[in-house]
Amino acid sequence: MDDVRTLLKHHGLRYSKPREAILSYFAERDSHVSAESLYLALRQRGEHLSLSTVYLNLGALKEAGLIRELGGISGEAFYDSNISPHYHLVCKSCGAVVDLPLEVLDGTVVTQRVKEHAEEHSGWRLEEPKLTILGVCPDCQAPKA
Amino acid sequence: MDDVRTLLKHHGLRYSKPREAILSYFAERDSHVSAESLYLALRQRGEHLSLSTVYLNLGALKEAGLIRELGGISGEAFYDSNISPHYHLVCKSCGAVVDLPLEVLDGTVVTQRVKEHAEEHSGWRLEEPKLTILGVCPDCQAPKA
DNA sequence: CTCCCTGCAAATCCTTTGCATACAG
DNA sequence: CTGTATGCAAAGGATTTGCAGGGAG
Repeated sequence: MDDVRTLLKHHGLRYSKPREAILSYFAERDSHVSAESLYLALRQRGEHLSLSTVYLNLGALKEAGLIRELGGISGEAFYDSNISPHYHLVCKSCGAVVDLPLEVLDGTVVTQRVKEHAEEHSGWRLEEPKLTILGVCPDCQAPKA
Repeated sequence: MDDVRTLLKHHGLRYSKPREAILSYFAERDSHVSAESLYLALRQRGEHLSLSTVYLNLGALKEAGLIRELGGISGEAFYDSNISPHYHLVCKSCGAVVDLPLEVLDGTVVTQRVKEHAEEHSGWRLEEPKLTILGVCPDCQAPKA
């Protein structure tokens, strides 16, 4: 349990109970959560924290590079503890979010190449590209049974 | 000026003054606008319309395929009249949005390939991928003069 | 002891909605 | 005429902020 304290310290963050709760949530389920759903999940575990604390900490953990924000899904932001580059598919119907392994493209991280080319040619300094593709998941495609 | 009427009709939309104003705005400047900035720009031209009408019509024009929405920039949505596939760079500092020509990647529309691979392997049905990379534009990188 | 974090509630930002009126087809 | 678009204002959802108290270092 001291892991959390050192992890936080290494990233310039203080320890707090909400932070531990959030980090252990991510450690267990390597999932894509919204602030609201994370808040509800932690409350159900008996944790005492407020929604604003969840927002604050998701922001802090993101700044620290411990988690990543998935942009522009549908109003609400999702967070992912998987830091390594990968893409996401989001179902417009049920909201499901799944990872899209990089392997689908012959092991080439194409967005990385786009970024590098863009930096060379444009003079911009860029972050890691995020690729999220909207669509309909297999379940939602099926006619209602 | 009858262009607008026919254009709208061909896309199953009625004519209205706000619609004409919005379309001609896009026709002149091939730019990336938010609902708010479009609203202000049109008011300054003397157009009488409301912000909700702008939202409604941006939605309608998007549905009709006349404009495209750029997802996940920073809370507010941007719209682009350039329908052809291309990427965007967004400056975190000043909010500038610029096009990233596809040429930077040897003419290969990589996100398209990602989409196709994903559809084959995952069973999802996907929309066109949108790639927006956050960063800092050359102007904002310069030390204040 | 100092500063950062928390909780709560109020505030803010962007977008959508309800409803009566006006206009296109 | 019929139906859809408009304007206004009010509602809505997601996130941020202000402030006083509490805990970390």
